[in-house]
Amino acid sequence: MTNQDISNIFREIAQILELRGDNPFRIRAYERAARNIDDLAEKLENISARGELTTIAGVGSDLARKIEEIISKGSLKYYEELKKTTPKGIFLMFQIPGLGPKKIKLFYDKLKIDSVEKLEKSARAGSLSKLEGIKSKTESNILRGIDIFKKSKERILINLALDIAGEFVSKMKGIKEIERLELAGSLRRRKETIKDIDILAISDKPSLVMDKFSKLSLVEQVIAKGVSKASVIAKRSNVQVDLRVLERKSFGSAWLYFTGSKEFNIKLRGLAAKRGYKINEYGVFSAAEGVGVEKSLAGRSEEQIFSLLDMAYIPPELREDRGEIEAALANKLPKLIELANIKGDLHAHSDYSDGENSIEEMAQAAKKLGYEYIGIADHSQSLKIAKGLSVERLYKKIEEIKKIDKKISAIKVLCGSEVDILADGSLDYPDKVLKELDFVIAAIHGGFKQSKAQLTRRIVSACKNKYVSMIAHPTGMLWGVRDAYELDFDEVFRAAKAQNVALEINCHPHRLDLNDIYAMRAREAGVKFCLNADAHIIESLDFMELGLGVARRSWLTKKDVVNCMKLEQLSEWLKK
DNA sequence: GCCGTTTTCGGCCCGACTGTTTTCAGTCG
Repeated sequence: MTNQDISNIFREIAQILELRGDNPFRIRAYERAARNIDDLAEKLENISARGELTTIAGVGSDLARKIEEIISKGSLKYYEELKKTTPKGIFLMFQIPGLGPKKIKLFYDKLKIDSVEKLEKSARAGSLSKLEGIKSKTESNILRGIDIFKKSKERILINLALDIAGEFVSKMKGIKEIERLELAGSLRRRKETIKDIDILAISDKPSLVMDKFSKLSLVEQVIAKGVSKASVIAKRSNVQVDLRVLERKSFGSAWLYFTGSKEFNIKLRGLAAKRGYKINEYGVFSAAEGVGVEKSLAGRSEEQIFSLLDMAYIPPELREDRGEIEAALANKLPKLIELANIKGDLHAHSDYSDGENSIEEMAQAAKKLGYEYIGIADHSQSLKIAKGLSVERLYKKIEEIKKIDKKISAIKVLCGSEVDILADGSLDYPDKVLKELDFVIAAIHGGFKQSKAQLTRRIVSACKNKYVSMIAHPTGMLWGVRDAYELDFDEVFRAAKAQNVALEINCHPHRLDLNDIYAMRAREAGVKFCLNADAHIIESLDFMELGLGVARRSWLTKKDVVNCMKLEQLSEWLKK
């Protein structure tokens, strides 16, 4: 039973309870617990073994008992009973936009519809509109929703979302009625994957802006369009784009609200309520005043609202209700790492192995980014598919880098290698070869199917090699290709800290590994990090910014990250 | 079902848009 298996059970329970019209707060409790379980870096089994399940936010004595039952018996009686009342196909119907529990229940009760396919058939046949409260408009909306459901592939990667958002923003810059334009939502919080793109605009002519937005050439389909809010589906990737138009005086409160996360908003609003304030997207109001006489106390900027609530400004990347609100109240937020703190990149490939550009081209590109150093780390000999370097070619590369380093001023070119950790835990080059390199990155590129204990042992033994400076993409997760392999993270973090080995935050959008969940935990364990773009082509050096988002979401400061050190200190650190 | 500077019961964020209505329910974020 993985954590996801358990959170999915809670999600399905929530959906069944919705169908039954159960207490909405009870439903939300299941959803909240499911979400928080997804955010855990540790297996529920381990937390359960220590008897600490109720320390998880949203898990009380009842849900703790249910988790224990799932772990010990492999199933949950309460869930099995509930499931009997609900056909399997119903759960997929929840994913159709515009369709919720009430209509699903109506269609099931009256027409025995228990799958997306049956729903589509009935809508086409016009049999839904024979029901009370349903007319042909709803019927065509359901067909449209099914269409979107079929086309949408869940979440998209952040770099694609940023790209699409950039296209919208640049087109919208041409709308002269817009005074200011900002991104909000999970994109602004820099989540690794994005479900929809939220854009905020200031304008005194909202309807006009709405018209122009919904008619952009980038738009495939308009889902909803009102005076202040519109939702469209973009042609690219069928991703949903929401626009809100606001007055200047409400911009801060709206930006705060639409940036989220949902959990953060709920917590913040609850906190405000206790202090006699009511927060909505239009401002902060005194809760005591009656309707119609409310006067906004803050709302122009986010800073103004945080300050009214006596808390430090919380950077968007932290807004996940993971303790940032409490830290902001105590004025104990970390000073998060910034792009300007990054002094170099230590994981770039060249055409010696599977990169597209020469060492010199990579170095020149890094220099343009203002880096003090660039580490060229090509693959090692075993990784034949990526043209891994034989010992001879590696020696040749070391000599070439020395020449290039002399030739190019204002940037230090370091020679490293991304060395495979072989199936038995040994490294792909002998120590006498590793010794010749400026730095060594150890990485697992095969043998993913080994047991958790074996994989952990491989990484731990790599950490113990005195030439290894860091572990690349520690969990091996590759978007759409493979899940993270199982590791005993406590043991890995202990070894990394003890041997002074940094864990990489690989900034490639398909990896973003470690992710924020694990990096937060590693940081608590005292581990150091290195942010690397893993660029195989000069343009990809820019991926650094994506990993920076992960680092900020993980509460990292520049002190936690080795490539924030200046060259001199870094060289010292690499010598270990 | 959770949770505690309105505490162990009684709250739980809050508003926009749509469709089917003529004041509101459902859905979404």
